[in-house]
Amino acid sequence: MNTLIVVLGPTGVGKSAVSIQLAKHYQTEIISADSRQFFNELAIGTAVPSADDLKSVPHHFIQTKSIHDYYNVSEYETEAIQLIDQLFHAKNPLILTGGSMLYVDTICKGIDDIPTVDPVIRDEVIRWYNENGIEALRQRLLELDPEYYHQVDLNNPKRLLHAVEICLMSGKTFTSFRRNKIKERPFRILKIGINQDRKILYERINERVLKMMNDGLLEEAITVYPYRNLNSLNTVGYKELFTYLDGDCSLDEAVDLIQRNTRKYARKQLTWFRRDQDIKWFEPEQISEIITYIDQILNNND
RNA sequence: GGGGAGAUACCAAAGUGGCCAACUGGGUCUGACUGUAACUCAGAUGACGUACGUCUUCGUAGGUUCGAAUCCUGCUCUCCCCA
Repeated sequence: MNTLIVVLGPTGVGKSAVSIQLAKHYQTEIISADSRQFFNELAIGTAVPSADDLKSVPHHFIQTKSIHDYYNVSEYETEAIQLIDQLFHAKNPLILTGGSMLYVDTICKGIDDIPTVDPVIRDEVIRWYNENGIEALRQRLLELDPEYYHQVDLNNPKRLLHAVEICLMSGKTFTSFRRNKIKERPFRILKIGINQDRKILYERINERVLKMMNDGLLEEAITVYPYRNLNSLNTVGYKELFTYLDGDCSLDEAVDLIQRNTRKYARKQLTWFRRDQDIKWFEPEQISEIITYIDQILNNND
């Protein structure tokens, strides 16, 4: 049976290093599930693997998009599943690595088929919301999709906006698209979680941010600064530097903020992964243990 | 040496007799999250308890008062100005 080894964990823990070692060991390829490493213009700040690493092991979905492209989880699901099926003809197991929780889940469980929102409708709804406020948005959702109204977090404008957009666009309720059905994949999924002591993780994160600065993160941020309003640039490491470039804080403060926000992100990732009982957790150095564990499962049945 | 200001919870910072276990922000912790998700949103944060609650806090030692973070006195420390 074909097996997809999913390597996940908080940012900065060393997932890439583990994945690359695993890929070399199993002579296979890596599929990225990182919603920011897609973007060609964001290499330093998203900790894309080094040129050597990229050369030594084939990677997919790394720097394949532009920050100007519209891209979402659903498109990713389609493309990645297609690629995985194709790669399985020649390689097995395959490795999926990434910290973007929703993207990882999408590969493992699938995501409902919801129409892509027409940008015109999106702009309209956002403008309407900016003019009328959140309470009006809630009321609008209540009219359009009372069922979802009672489920959503009514304080969360993003969720409200999206539901309203879908309703307006499709003429159906948002709920009607929410099947919430787990898609069965034609391959086995083996989740390997990488984590370590919180204190050490934080230290690693702090150091990694300083290293990014040394590697030219500021210069990278400057090149994309003109497009700062793009969603793809609402990204830790860039938005803080934009504040600095605006003259609203010092460089030191910006770096400090990047470190903090990266730690926050790591925490959110852990929160998300915590509820997934299928994950088998390891420390980043336990490569041999991980391989033993994987082999055990690979050899166990078919 | 003289004069002035101040010491509040992890940090910053309100509070200036009872409504104060103490506003608020940050940090930290926890959680939600099916469509640009490194997004967006929520809760907790002195201790013990699910909870009504009980106990210990506002530099420190005393005092005034029915009652003090808030008033008085001594002490310690910090900062500023003049020498």
